[in-house]
Amino acid sequence: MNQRQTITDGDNSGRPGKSGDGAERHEEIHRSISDAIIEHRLRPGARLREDALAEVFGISRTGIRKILQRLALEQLVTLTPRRGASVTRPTAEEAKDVFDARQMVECGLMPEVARRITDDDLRELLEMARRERQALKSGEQSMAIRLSADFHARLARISGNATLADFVDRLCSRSSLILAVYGNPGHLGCESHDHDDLIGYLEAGNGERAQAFMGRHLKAIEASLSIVEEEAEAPDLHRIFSD
Amino acid sequence: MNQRQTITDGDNSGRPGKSGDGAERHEEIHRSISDAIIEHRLRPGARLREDALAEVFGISRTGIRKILQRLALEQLVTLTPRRGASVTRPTAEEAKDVFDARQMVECGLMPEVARRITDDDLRELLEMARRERQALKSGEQSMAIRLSADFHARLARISGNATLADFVDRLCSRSSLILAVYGNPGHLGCESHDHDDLIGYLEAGNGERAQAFMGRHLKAIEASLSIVEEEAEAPDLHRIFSD
DNA sequence: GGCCACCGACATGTATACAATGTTCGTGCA
DNA sequence: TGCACGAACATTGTATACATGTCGGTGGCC
Repeated sequence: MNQRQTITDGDNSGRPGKSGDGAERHEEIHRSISDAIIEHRLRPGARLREDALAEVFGISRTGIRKILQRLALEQLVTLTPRRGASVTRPTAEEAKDVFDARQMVECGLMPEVARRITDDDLRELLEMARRERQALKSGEQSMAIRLSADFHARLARISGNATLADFVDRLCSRSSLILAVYGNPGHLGCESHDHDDLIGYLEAGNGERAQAFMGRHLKAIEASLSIVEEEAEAPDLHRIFSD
Repeated sequence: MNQRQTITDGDNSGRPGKSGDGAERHEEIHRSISDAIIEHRLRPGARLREDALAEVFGISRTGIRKILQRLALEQLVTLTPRRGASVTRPTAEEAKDVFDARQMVECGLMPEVARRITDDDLRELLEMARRERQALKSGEQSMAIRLSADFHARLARISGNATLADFVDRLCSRSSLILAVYGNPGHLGCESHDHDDLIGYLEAGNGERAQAFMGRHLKAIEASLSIVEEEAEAPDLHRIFSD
């Protein structure tokens, strides 16, 4: 126990403040794993053993399980009974559903966003778009994907509707997973100037054009995917010998 | 109750294979609690003590905690650290967000639903609407609310988009909570024939009119709410002495 | 020589014990 | 008599121990 405490203290040495609070620590761990998945440092299919995670983060399996269940609810990890957790591998159908949902919600939100956006919002969005462009230019694809998801999520948040914004958060996270499976390496799908153009429409208060542009933007991303059902392990035989 | 559990286990002892699987039991308990909340047998604000639930359902607190966390993710219960779980009491703002979200998603789904709906779907929907009317007539408001939520959820499912259908599920559940807090007793908000009319438009394949009608339908429900911030315990003083 | 069955290791699922914390009620003092 | 402090209680948070199920290897049998 003392040893684990020592390890924990070592991990937390950077932030000694209120590290004693377990809730925030859990939040932090959730973010760590979530980010790793979104940034493709953990690829779809990767196994997530409870013991290993518990050791890495210096808490017991109990806490890890809680976090894993939450990630499962967010559909970032898949929990198979008695087999444990692994990073979700989205199916082609899920990919279509997610992008259709984004099309409906993100586009539908644009008019309200254009109405409510402030100068501060615009500044922040421009900064995010700049960093994304920079990451893209310097070949940091993981970072670029993450920043792109953040951009879309931040945009939805401006609408003032927390429920829809949370939904967009989740859709963006899942989109990152989809890109990991079906995306073409070295090609993000997002044109680098798209987000800047979008900001322009919003700055002009033109919700209609922002909405239409967002629609094209999302369609472009979706079109850049290579949706090929890479046959899984087991179903292969089933399908082959079905006749 | 525990004895009944023991008997159940005894029955299963002969076949130790998959019957011991607690996953389905958990699912069942989750549904039990979820239904109780949606049907207003558990009112917003009601405390949900882990011990009590564990005893009622004959499992240990571990399992109950898992279920409670899931319900919290679905925003049906609120988990306050060190204070435990209670049925969520939606704020007026949340109520608005939820209905705005429903407006966007459920209406947006109607054209696709009209395109894909089958005769079997229509039969099932008519049956649901009939049972709802009947419950309403016989004064079973809890049952009516539940059936209404089921109707909307089932409708969204026809679109074929599982992601959006899941989202609508959650929105409908939360709407039940909202009705519990802001609804007028004895008045459901839904006109009893609304759902039948909607089915008519869908049967005719008229997605546009179904969409418009759904919009009015949801607006009518929202308009029937009495959004009065019934001052809670603590916030009261805060707001009063904020200046 | 190949296939099946058994067995050990490992990982997860569940329960329980313990620790920490919030709440409430009682008592003492002003 | 009212308020403040404190202790007992109740409840949740965490860890660990144990049970159960799955996977991989090895040996025997056909």
